[in-house]
Amino acid sequence: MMTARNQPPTEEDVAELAGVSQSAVSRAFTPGASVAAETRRKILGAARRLGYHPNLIARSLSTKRSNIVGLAARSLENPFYAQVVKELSERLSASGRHILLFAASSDESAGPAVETFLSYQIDALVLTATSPSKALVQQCRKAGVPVVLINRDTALPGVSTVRGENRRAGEVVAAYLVAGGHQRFAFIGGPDTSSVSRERQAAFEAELTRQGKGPVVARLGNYTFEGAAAAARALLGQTNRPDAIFCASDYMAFAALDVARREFGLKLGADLSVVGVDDVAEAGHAAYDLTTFSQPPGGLAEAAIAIIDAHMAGTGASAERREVHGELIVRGSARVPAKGVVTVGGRRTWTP
Amino acid sequence: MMTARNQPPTEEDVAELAGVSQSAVSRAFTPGASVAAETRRKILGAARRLGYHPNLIARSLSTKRSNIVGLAARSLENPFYAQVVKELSERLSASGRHILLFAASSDESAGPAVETFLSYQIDALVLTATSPSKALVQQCRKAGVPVVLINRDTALPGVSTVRGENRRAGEVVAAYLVAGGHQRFAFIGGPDTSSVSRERQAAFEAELTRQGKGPVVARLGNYTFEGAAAAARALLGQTNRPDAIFCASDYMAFAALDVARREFGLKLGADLSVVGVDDVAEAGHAAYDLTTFSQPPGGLAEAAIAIIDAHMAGTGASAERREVHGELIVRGSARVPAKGVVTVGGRRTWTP
DNA sequence: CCGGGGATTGCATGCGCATGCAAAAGCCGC
DNA sequence: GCGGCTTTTGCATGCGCATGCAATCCCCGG
Repeated sequence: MMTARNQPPTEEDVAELAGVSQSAVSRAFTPGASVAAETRRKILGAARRLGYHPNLIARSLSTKRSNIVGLAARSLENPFYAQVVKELSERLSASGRHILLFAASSDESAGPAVETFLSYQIDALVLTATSPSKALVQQCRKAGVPVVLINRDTALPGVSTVRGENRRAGEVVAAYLVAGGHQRFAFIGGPDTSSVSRERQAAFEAELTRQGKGPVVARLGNYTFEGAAAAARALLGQTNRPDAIFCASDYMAFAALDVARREFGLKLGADLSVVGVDDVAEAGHAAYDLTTFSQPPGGLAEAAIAIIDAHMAGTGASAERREVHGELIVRGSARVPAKGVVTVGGRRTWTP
Repeated sequence: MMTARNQPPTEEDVAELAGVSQSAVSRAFTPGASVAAETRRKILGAARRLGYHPNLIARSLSTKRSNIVGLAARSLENPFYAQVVKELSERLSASGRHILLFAASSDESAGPAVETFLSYQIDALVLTATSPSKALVQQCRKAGVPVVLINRDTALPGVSTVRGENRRAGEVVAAYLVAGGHQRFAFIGGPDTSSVSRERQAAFEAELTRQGKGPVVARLGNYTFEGAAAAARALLGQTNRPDAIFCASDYMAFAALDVARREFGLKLGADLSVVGVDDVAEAGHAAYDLTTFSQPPGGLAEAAIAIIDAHMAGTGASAERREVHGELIVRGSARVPAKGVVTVGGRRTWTP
């Protein structure tokens, strides 16, 4: 009645079939171990015949290394982070590692739920769009698990970060908008707990001030679509509305574009300019055609993995801070300055 | 010099501090085990003081159940699947399970890379937008691991599937477009390996035929943005272009909208109607305002988990096929029929 | 043909936890 | 206050694999 389900074969089974010891089998599957070529061949043959695959759980228990990276991913509905997850996954699986995923809901800080990750003996912990709790960081330190934040910052010690060029983003966008002849500036940011957003805003305002422009009217969009839409609604509804809005993410910029066009009938690039940050795929689609400061997800993923690898190799400081290069991608959502635009391989970019 | 990193505490450590045996500690952490309330209190206290957390790897080795669900997710760049992943993650972590993620690249069938999943003793395997290889399915069967496909179908035995109402989607959309007075119909589908796409197409054509309409010009968009854009370009470029396009996914519909508006200057809902399937969040955004047949990601996730749970409980057949209810969401990308539109709680829907 | 040294191999043990079984402890009614 | 029972506890063992150490084996030069 029951489906006869034999347990999967173990090294012992393989050993018996191959006429060797269990440890020999183990060595045959351990790169660099001492096994005669002939023996190994026999063992692999037996393994194939039995359909044997090493039990990674058991291996992890022995080696205390799981080849698993914990990933606490918030904001998966934002295509930028979906892309980051994808890039991380592809790169990690290329080096034989896997991702234990926790798609955090909208809570601000990754708390208890993520702590169970540590119970899985993860080799590293990556957080996107979230900050870890202090307790979590301490536990990771104690367990020797490196923590890497992507696109967030923290004052907690021992935590590495990977970010885009936030300061430069703010400066370049400011310069771009000034060069485009704008006069009234606004900013739609993340929550004020996001230092990344604050950094972009500060640099944006500083550059405007330096050029004798300003002030900047700022609103919080909390990195959500609805939040940004509400912010845009408020900004555009006021008398003497802004003619340029810098959004701390493409995702929020999309919301702003929607509101500007549908609710206010504005023509982008003429009546109003909107600039984002990230350069997600959608930014290049005709529906948005968004001018934005890029922040390549592949680069972020690569940097995060580099930090992890350095840590595991024993090299590297306890915490690193990396920045990934970006640039201003010129499209149609913001008025284009008379000069400075360069086209290279189909990409239009701009530098001050 | 080296950071003094003590190994994390084990049950043995806790046992010593609490003055009990290791097995008592184990029981204290096992729901339903036989432990005196007083003893348990002592143990939990000691555990807290040591910062003890059960080692789930070791537990898995013993119990042969890892509480890990393998997830091979393709098309993460499509917001629909990003959402499915998120929904799965939230529901699974609510029941103390986690996701081992593999973000497949663009390969059609989930092959060897996913096989290493089995080495982690996963309790179940979920695939989105991919079909498993025959070998993979066989291995899963042997290991007693249930396989669930989301939004795909397969002829392989022992594989469960969760899908939207594909047939009804095709029929309702056809009826809707006919009711809207359209004359020349087109379809942009996934790859022909996708039976889901074929099902939608078949039902779409059947209903049109039934109503004396047709034929349908079909093109493959392969579920990619670029592919769908090319398909739309070809369809709209021909003489006597279609006045209604049914796309097998919202993501492809977005591409079609982009092309129609930017390259052909068409006005959606007037010159041309486009209808998608999925009802992703972006479909409701002003930039697209897409009429679409819904396929709720939360419902898909829930159904998938229900199948897994049934399997693990020993109940349920070896393979189930579930369908998740959807409906036609009326928005602006397609001409609206004179009658049949109902507004409930801000949602406009239509039924024949 | 013998000894030495490096390459292989097997043995024994441990990783941290779960669990069947037996011993110990607490409980009841009479 | 005692026998019989139910709980509670500890003991011993196993999950599948890695690895230090010792035993073998093989290959050469002398």
